[in-house]
Amino acid sequence: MKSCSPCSSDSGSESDSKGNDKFETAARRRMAANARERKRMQGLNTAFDCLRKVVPQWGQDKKLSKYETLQMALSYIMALNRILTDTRKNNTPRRQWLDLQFDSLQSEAYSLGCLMYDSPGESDLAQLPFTCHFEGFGLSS
DNA sequence: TAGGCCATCTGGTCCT
DNA sequence: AGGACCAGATGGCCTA
Repeated sequence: MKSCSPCSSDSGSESDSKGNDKFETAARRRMAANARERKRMQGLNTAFDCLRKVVPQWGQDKKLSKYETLQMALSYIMALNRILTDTRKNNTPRRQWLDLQFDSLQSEAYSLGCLMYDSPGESDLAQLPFTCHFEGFGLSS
């Protein structure tokens, strides 16, 4: 925890009380802003925790970083979306076909988890097993 | 010890 | 004016 709270040093030789008031209200405002920012970031972090819970994390004892969480969420959504669109096209009985896809999704997610920790540095979107085909999601129609 | 990740502080900008 | 959001700076903790 870092705190370099605005310290009131030279308490006036000429006791300029108006200047003092200004300084104090500014300091108070700063501290309030800091508290709000802290709270905001805590909210953001709990949101990240929620996201971590719903995103695949197989094969990992270590929790995903924020960046990794976002990457994983993105590829996960892409993969689910792909399943959805493929289901529409497919003729096989829906239930059976979904089971099949779910299995493959699980193994994809597992290998993604391995890949993210095996490859140093480069966690590029292009390298994710859940490939991103933006054009294939029919978002426009 | 270097590098990655994180929490916090801070000043700036935009919005209400 | 005050709050929300953001990005940069800084320092602590942890791991390879």
